[in-house]
Amino acid sequence: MPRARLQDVADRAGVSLATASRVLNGSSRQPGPALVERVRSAAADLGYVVNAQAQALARSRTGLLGLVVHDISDPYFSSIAAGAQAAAIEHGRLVLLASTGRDPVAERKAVAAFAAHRVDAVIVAGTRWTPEDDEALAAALDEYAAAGGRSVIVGQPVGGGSVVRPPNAEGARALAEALLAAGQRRFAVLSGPSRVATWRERADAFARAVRAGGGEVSTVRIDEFSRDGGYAAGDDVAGLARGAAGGEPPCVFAVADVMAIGLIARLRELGVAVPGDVCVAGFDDIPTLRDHVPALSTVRIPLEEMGRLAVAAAVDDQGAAGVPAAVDVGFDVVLRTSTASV
Amino acid sequence: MPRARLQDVADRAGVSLATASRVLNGSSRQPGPALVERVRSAAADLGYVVNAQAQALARSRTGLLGLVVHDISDPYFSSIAAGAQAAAIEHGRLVLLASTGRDPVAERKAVAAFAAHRVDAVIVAGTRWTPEDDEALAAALDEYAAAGGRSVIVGQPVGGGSVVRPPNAEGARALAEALLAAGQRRFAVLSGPSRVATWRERADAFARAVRAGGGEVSTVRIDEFSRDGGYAAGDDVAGLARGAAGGEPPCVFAVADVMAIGLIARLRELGVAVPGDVCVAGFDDIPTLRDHVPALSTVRIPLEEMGRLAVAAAVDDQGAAGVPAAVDVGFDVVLRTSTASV
DNA sequence: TCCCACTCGGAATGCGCTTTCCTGCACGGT
DNA sequence: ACCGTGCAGGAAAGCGCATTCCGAGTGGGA
Repeated sequence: MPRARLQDVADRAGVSLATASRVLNGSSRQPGPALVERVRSAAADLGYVVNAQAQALARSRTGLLGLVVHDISDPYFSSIAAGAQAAAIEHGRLVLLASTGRDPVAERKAVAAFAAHRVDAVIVAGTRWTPEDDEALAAALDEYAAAGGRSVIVGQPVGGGSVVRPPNAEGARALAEALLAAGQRRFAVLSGPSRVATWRERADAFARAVRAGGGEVSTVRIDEFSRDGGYAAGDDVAGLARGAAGGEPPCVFAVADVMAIGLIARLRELGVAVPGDVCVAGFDDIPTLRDHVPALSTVRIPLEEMGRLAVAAAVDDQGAAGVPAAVDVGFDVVLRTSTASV
Repeated sequence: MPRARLQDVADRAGVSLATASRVLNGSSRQPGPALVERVRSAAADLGYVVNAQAQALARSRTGLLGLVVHDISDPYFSSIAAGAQAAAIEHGRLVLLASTGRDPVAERKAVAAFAAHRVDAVIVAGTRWTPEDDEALAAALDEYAAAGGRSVIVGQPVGGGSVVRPPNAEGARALAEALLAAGQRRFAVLSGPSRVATWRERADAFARAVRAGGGEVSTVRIDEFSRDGGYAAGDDVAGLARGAAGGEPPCVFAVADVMAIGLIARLRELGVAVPGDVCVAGFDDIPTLRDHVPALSTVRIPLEEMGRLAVAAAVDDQGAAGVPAAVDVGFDVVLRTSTASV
């Protein structure tokens, strides 16, 4: 059974194509009640399903939103995606998903594919790894924007689109202050050669705040900013703990929860107690943390909300005029077991 | 700057629309090398980006896959989504995501929206809660299929589409046998009034295998099949443990990892040791488990792979003929700390 | 030399829908 | 009675592309 077309509906209702269209697709001009009813029932009889592709072509608006994330199976991104998806539905949009596996090339390809599908806006979550990648992505986005598309970044601004900015510096500073207030003095930051702005911001703001508060802070080298990178840093951190044996346990700040989790896993293997021998704090408060042991101190940022805000910025008619929006979100410092004094 | 159309490219290259189309869009008929080059460079000069909507309309194939999941922020589903997404890219498709929050109405709406967008296939992951919902969804899918669409279910078959079936009964049986082999005798299954076939299958197969192996099995009522449902069951399980104090600790089987995690969280609050006072096993081996304490015994099923298989079935040209595919996936029983004897 | 079989490029049609423009009509005012 | 208003419905022109059909040109065989 071939699908019924709008023309079929119009024929069956004995009206013109134009009238049928007006009835079925939220036109500002509604025909008389009698016709409306005829068209409606004809459509129902035929099981008519509008063809969004044809609509998109005629209207030159697709109602599609493109969402590109590093890894959809990462709780950080899947939370953002959940919020974005929910908000999209509320706005009558559908979301096209691209999970790029942190591959800059895949990322650009995804943007290109979205552009081909004429998404109304593309939302990019997560930051790039090198300035080159940043630029390449920015170029892709700007080209897309030049052709009438819109872009929203969740994270570090890239290109000329709107941005939903997580409170990296503010959150890290507040976390440091809270830990200082809790009596911690000796800190270490998991850091490394990364040029990723998000992580640099968090690490720097944390270190500054610690020093300003009279604490001391060292650095533990980390090569890969991920769960496994945190795991690999476990041995160095264990060394740190041994160095401080007997005294106040040092407090390690991992710039993302996943790294903190990896770190703790390794520490457990090494027999280093958290928070007994070393305290650990993270950032993000990913949902996974809920049942993690020990409960991890962190900075909660509203991941779902960020997804929603990104969609709001993407569909916002105001912003269409040009001025891209920049929205900041709030945060909460949550101190849990992992930084408790024992 | 308005977007360049194929016509513009053709004009600039001094060829016809047809030729430009043949050059740029993998037609079986390729024009001569000279023209190809002219068209290519004209397209590059103009920054031409094909309009997938128009292509879809002309070809009556969109290259879109619709994926509907209960909750994209749930690691079970986000893993499947990751696999599906990756496979879709490999097949040159894009995936439209719908996260329904387990709302049957939202689920049907999502299928309808996908149908409107003429996705080549819709993939539904996760099972319904009541037969009515099942039927409603089946109706939506069948209607969609009647109009030429294809559907793939990951989980319990619903409607006439293909299905990727997790090894519910097989896995649960194997888990039971492994636990029996490890010396466990007294079991309890977290179960309840759910009509969800997936969970019934797992619970029943587990109980059967236990009895067949000479063990005994009781039931712990659970109202909500989720992390919080597992949490709520904690008190009853704790009672079970107290009843067995001194003897062999009972072994509780939760039909999904998330329930096991919730259960363990509550047990910890109650001071019931796992695995000391009670053993716990789950099902699925969601990625989250990697750093969970205690390490949870479970049945590993290849979540990403299931997503990939679903996409494969969706784009498979063979199946187009009619016979829907049914593919079974493998599993592994992994015994970890949570069921260790202490 | 003539014809046939092929190849190659272009014109034109159609995919399904929105929207502008136009026509016909009823109504109210003068 | 006449004309201007306003509105309802329909015809038709696209939206951007794939693809079928056609005509023209090319080469080879007889």
